[in-house]
Amino acid sequence: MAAVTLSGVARHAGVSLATASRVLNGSSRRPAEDIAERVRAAALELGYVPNAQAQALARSSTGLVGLVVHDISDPYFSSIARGVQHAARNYRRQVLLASTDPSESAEHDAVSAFASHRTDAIILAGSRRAKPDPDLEQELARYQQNGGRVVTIGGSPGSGLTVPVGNADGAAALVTRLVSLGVRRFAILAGPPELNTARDRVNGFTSALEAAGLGPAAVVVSAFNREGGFDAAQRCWEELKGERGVCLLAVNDVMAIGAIAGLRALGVSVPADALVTGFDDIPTLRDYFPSLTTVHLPLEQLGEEAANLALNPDQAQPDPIPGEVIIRESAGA
Amino acid sequence: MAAVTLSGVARHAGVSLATASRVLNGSSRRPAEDIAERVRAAALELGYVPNAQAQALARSSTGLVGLVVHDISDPYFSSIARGVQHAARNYRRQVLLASTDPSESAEHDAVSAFASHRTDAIILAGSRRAKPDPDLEQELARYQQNGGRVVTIGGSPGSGLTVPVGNADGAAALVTRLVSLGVRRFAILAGPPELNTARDRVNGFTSALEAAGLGPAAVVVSAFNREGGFDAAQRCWEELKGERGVCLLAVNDVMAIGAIAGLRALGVSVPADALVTGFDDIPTLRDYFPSLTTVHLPLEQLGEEAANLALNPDQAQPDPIPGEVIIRESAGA
DNA sequence: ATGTGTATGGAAAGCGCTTTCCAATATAGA
DNA sequence: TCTATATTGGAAAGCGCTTTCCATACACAT
Repeated sequence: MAAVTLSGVARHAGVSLATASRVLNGSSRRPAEDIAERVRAAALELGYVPNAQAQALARSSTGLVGLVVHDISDPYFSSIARGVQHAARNYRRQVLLASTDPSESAEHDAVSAFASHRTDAIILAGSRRAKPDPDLEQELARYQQNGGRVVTIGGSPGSGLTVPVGNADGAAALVTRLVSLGVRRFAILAGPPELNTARDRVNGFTSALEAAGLGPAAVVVSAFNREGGFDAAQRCWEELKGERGVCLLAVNDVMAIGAIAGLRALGVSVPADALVTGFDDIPTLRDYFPSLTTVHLPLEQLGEEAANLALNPDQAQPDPIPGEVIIRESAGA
Repeated sequence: MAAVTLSGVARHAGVSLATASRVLNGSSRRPAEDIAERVRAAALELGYVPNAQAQALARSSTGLVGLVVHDISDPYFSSIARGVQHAARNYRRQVLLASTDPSESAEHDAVSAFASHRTDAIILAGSRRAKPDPDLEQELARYQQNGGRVVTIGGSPGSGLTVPVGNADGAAALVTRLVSLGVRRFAILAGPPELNTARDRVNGFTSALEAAGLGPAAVVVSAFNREGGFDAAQRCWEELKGERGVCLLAVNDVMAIGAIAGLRALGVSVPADALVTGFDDIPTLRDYFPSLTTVHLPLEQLGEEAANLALNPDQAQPDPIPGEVIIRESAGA
């Protein structure tokens, strides 16, 4: 990676290194216009590309923001990533991406790497856990102590910088709405209870059910992805012994899709024999059939808000982002 | 970002900077075990995190790989990104992500930023164009001259490092297969002709149609996304004046989904009144109804191969990755 | 005891930039 | 005309690390 350096440009323009730096890389001091012009011409002619590493070292700020997701191919995360990316561009920051799978050690590795690369901030999208890995916590604490900003998505408003998401409220609102539409029997397809997002949604479901004087007909725990939903729905159906008209509340859209597929594989059709709901309102699934009853979350906006929070110290922590219940064919419509 | 430095560790361990470096950050020389142990203990105690920027500067290699996609929330790209990310982890590299929208200037900005950050390689996923922006080309040329590696996905085998994709062959095979299943009338929902991927697929369609002695009933050009498909299908239907049984060949799955939605909005149902096919076989759409006839591409593998090519100089350029025709309900089944 | 060869730790140069400090020059005020 | 004050360009220090080169120590053969 031998390239044209600033001192090369300076020499070619017949000025000092300091002057060249001031002209090309934004400083409070502006050299005289004729000199500046000469430097710019030299830079252009030689094809100078500033070395961000060297700048980072000298300025002690890298212009990097790290984003940790479980699975970038999951549309939930990729939508958030899009928002982060979009906002980062406004701040002229680059996004360092880590797709960790839900493994805590990979998450830890990602955070270490980001710390090592001295990213100005780290955004953790949905990775927070009920009982976090102490190593990870320590790493994050050290990172913050050194001036790094850590932003989570969907944390509780008390726990550090976070973009709070109305997971519990949205889940509760969904159940309430379905009850008002006449649905009486519910089962919950829960994700891993240690994932805050999954747990908050389940809590929302159960509290609204209680409020309505109903209990869940079944609660099935499974993985937070399509296969998890597939599997959970089949186990649930078995547990329900073929009872008709039950509404399966999945904790996210991808699981709901899996659930519908799982039921279909059993010859059970939605919404005729069973109802299914999701959560997130993922854009790619908008045209799914039967159209999915779900709770809409502005995922891209979540990412943008997280990036704002991460990159702008003056940004106030936003109010919880509410989910919006959307009734479609898969349940209640 | 003031943090513990290597010299701090060295001082604390009572050794020189050189020794500490040799112990902690992999060198050909291994200091004596007792000394090494002392250094490691000091590093652990102080919570030393190596500064990747400084290392990059000294080693002139950053351990970064840049990935340029049009839209990270598009499942095509996010699947590729997952593969890249996965392979990068094996090489202990970090992924710098740019989601550019199909704007050439944003692409150019991304490449500049990557060049500035001295990424060891840049992977361009599907962004190559028929008539590339000369600025971009120049930027890439300079980047390569400085030792950077550039890998494209879906380029022709001749054009630099690329993971060739059998776009034309796959498209042709799809048509041939449909013809053999009795389909006789085809229309093409083409993407922007300047995008190589879109154009290659269209070429594959038309050449197979010609070989079968058929011409397309219509060719409609539109955007490479869901809205483009929606729009194109409606225009196409109009052009076809409601002719039944025509197969609409979309250049990717997302457009196909949009097309089906567009037809449905017109009261046209698939596959009863019209057939629709896609391309890519995006995992999230696996459970779509009607299930999508498409050409399967191992997207994640594409990303992995690209990363291998980018990060391993000994890696030979792979043979073109073939697409596999998959007939499902939306056409021909 | 002497010479040769081989480990091993440390000093210091340098990677490419920013920024402080200094000296020189230009500008204004009296 | 002379001093006080901005303004401007340049020298040099330093950001945190790697790596070359050197000096020392030690093993062994003679």
